Amino acid sequence: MGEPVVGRGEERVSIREVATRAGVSPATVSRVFTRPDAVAPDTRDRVLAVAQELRYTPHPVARSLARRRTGNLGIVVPDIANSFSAVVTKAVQQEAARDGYALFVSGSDERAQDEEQWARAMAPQVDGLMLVSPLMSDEALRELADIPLVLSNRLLDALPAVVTDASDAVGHAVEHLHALGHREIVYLAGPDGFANTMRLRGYHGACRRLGVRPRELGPFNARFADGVRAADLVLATSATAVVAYNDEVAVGVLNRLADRGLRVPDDLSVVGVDDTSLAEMVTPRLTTVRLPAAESGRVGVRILLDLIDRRPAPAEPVRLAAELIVRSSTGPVRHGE
Amino acid sequence: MGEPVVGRGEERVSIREVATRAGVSPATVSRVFTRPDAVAPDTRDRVLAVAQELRYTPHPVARSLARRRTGNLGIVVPDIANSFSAVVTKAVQQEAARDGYALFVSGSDERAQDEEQWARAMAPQVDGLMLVSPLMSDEALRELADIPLVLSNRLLDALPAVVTDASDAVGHAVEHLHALGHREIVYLAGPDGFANTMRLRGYHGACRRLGVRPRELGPFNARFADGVRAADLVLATSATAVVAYNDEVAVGVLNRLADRGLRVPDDLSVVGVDDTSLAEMVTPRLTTVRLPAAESGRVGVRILLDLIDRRPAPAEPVRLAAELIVRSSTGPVRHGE
DNA sequence: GCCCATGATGAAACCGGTTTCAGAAACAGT
DNA sequence: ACTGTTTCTGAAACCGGTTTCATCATGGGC
Repeated sequence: MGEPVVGRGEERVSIREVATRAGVSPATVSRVFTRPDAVAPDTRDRVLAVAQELRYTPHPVARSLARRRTGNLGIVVPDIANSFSAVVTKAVQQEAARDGYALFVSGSDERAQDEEQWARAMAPQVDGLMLVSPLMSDEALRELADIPLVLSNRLLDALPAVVTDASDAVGHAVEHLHALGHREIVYLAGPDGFANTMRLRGYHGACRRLGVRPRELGPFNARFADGVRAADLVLATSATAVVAYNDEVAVGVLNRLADRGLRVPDDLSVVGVDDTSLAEMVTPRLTTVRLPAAESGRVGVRILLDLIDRRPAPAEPVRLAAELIVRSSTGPVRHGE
Repeated sequence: MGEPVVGRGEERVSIREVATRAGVSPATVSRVFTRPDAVAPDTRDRVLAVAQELRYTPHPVARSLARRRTGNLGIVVPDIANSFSAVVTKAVQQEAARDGYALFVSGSDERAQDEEQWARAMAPQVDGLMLVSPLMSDEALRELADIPLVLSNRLLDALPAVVTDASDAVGHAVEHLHALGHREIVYLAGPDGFANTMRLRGYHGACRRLGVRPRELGPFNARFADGVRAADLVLATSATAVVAYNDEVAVGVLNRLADRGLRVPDDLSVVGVDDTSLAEMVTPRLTTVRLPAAESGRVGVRILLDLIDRRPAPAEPVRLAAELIVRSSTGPVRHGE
């Protein structure tokens, strides 16, 4: 008849209990914990002493109800385990923590249905919600904007948003490859959406400027396996360089090329997008477009906090610039290979 | 004078409003949403109709307060952006979702202080809490066990726990290397803790059985950069194979070896632990010990749910076995290289 | 020594639900 | 027709805080 290993809530001590024990009203105890200097020093000390002794701490749920403020934020990302999402989430959590906010996290696994459902479920339990690359309908988004809401990598009406704009940097990637002598540069498209559109825009823009004929493969699901598959498709063309939708695809390409005994960058130059930690870990280290993932998370939180405290939020979407990071997966074109 | 872009809570409709509109008492409305068949069909329909019309939905915070059940779980991991943590978190979120639970996530960033603080902050807001590789004091853990709590990769008293036991599989890795002719196999230690202890146990056990002299380097922080650094240390020994604390370190080793012009597995065999997605993406693909990360998350949640519903939880820690995955980073030893 | 502003406190309402308890109505049994 | 159940429903208390508003001292100004 051992003790139960996991107890459960040895009946919380309530504010009234502290109040009576300290010989004051609940209101006063409440004040001690909310606006301490609204109560006389000696009363405060007395209350604090009792609270300490009873290990009292205000119940956040009750507090949320009364204050109509939960002290929580929520984020829904496409895939929690995805490196990019994870970095955003981490940054959001940290930035939120600085202001004492806890964070709800959920992953949509790319299902608009689940995404919307989760967002709805979180909404009444958080003070602000961040949606990363949401795929739900415009209509659904508008309804959610009922509470402070910030979008990442999607634009809608004048909803507050933060976008990581890869277009310029992808353009730079193309220029970089062009400067290395590449004239056949293929783009491996990712799933339809804001991110792919921006990358594509940068790609096309640069191609036009440089007189390179744009060539697009895909769309792919943008996972490692897609890169592996894409590699062979690329090799079936006369391309000498490839810009992938993201790092994962790029690494898939790298992997398949290695298997086929081809060398990067000698036989093919490869560029990714994201600059996830992966990029520096593979061989050869990946030339890639760095997206300010963590920064976007931080900015998102700040917008949310502004909204919550009724401070003015940026009227325009915040655009965070990306940056081309040249590493070892791109090199001069080799003629007549 | 535009409309505010982000509205905020067009004053929620409350249960009393629905009640009066439907000509019933709040109690009845409540019942409609909690035990629908405790109310007469026609009353129910009427209430439901009004609710629909008013877009009423029970307020989760109020509900939490009244029911003393939040419908939330919490998890605190060492590092949200870490691949292993992320996989666990994802699995936990998905498994929790199946039972309608939302998930609080927070990262301790390896600071016992923050970890404890977060756990404490979450505790009153969740029905159950999972701590992954917690580093807080035993005392602190015991206090938290006030609510349903499950530990991952740490054992304490008889607290419910799920552990991914790599010891056997690390032993298998050593046997594997031994079979390939390796006689000098060095282990790159990670930070002190349950995980390192288990790996070390497997390593030492196998070394003893096989008559290999164990050799340990480290401890390292177990990040990529540590692997890079460790590589040179390994090369300064006469080792022909290395078992790294985890994949990240192993990949760091791989990377540095490539830079120094050495070939894996010809010049050095490398084994990791975790089998994160990374392992399959690097060149050569990494031989590694697969830890059932997702499974541990799922099991953790199930234990939590059992605890919450007062079903019996496993009296013993649940041990999840790891498995050696042989890929291309290990090969026969080359004599007289 | 009187008046008024100021500061500290408590009573009570409220946040938005759930749940106990009791009463009314409907139903069955004899 | 009368009694004993069973089914539905509402009143009221409760979950654990916050906040408004009124009250009562207190202290400063003149």
